[in-house]
Amino acid sequence: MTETTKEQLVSAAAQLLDSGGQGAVTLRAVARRVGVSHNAPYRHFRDRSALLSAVAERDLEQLRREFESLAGEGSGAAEALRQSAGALIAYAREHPARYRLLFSDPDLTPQPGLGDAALAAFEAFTRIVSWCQREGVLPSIDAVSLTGLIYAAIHGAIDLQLGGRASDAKGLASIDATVALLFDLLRTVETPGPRRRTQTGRGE
Amino acid sequence: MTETTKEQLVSAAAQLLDSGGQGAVTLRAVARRVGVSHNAPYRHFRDRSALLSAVAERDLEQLRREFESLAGEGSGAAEALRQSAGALIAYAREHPARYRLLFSDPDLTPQPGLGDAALAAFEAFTRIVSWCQREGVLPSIDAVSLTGLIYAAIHGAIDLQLGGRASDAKGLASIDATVALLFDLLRTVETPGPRRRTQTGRGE
DNA sequence: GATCCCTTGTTGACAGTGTCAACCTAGGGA
DNA sequence: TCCCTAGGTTGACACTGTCAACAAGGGATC
Repeated sequence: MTETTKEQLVSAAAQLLDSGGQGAVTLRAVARRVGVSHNAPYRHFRDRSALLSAVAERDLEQLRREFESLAGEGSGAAEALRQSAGALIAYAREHPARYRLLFSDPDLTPQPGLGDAALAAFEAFTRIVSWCQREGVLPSIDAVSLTGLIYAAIHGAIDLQLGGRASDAKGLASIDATVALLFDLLRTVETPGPRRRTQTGRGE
Repeated sequence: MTETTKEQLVSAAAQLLDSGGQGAVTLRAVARRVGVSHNAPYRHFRDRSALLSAVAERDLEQLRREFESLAGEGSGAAEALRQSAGALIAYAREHPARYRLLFSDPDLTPQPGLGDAALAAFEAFTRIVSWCQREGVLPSIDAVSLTGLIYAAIHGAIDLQLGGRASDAKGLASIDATVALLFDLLRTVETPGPRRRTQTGRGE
């Protein structure tokens, strides 16, 4: 299977991200790894940022596929949600630098395709959340808002951990613990609908 | 008041972060702005990463002070929590590049002082959460875990917004909306202990 | 077949960067 | 007086992103 040069460049960039992080991805190193001249990448990408965006776009597409395959599975909504979170976390653990690229890279020139890919992945995730709501696993509030909250919490837990400030010292709980706590709490939330018995706590 | 050169360098770096983002902070540009030679910063910081860490440390210290002053205020636990989140969000909005530096910078060599500062800020925030728990505003589960979740959600919401993927297109809700939703949900969680209904109506 | 042009690649250059090494210079003990 | 140290300087080096100019090759068109 002959990989086109453009694909080779993207793959090489991804490998460099994995092995040395953001800083290791220099256009010249990528070119060297593929075996072309230091300026060949410019035939395929406008600049360094565009190359990195291509990596991000590819990975976002992959994530979206994972989410969608989970959404179509038979093991139930709650399990799909749990596994989606697990997939995201696993990806972040295996490819921290690439994960950062997807969601939190500051100096990546905004590319149209990248935004679309991010949106598509988010929507696939939203569909799983909606499914959970229909099954009564999650409170029936606005699905996009709820997805935003869940996604933010998962991403935040991942990002703080990857950042490594107060590295797993007693400061921050593990990603899994945080996400598990989130799901636990969401399950016991009083939903406005008739589905769940709500208990108006009278206090003090 | 005569600022020492070291302080001037940190301030200059912070200004450059604000005006041009991570990429704009070059050691030489910082030196130029202060009016010293391109190698003067090396007399005060081991390398570029150390200079950036100094900025982060300074800002973390400032945040910690804010949290602690809020914790000692008389307007109540719920209000302190709300204002803490607000302070964090405001800081992130005003100084996005610096915010990133604090929590999510990948290629910042781990500095001992930086981790300590991050931990201290986190602990100050934890104290506010504990206060909320004592007042019945937050569910009485393990304070550190709960703080981790709240902090992760806030940070995630901020980070996703700053990242600008799927920029405020319908994809992601606003930071404030996400945080408000989080607090709303947490307030209605079935807690084992006694509870109080607090109506902190957030404006628009 | 000859011509043209577009794609993909090349080499060469340039300014700018982080960082190292060597040198300078005041000022304060000994 | 001497010397050490902290702070600052100049000069160099390898490396980077990016621009410009040039070369091969293969379709499409005549």
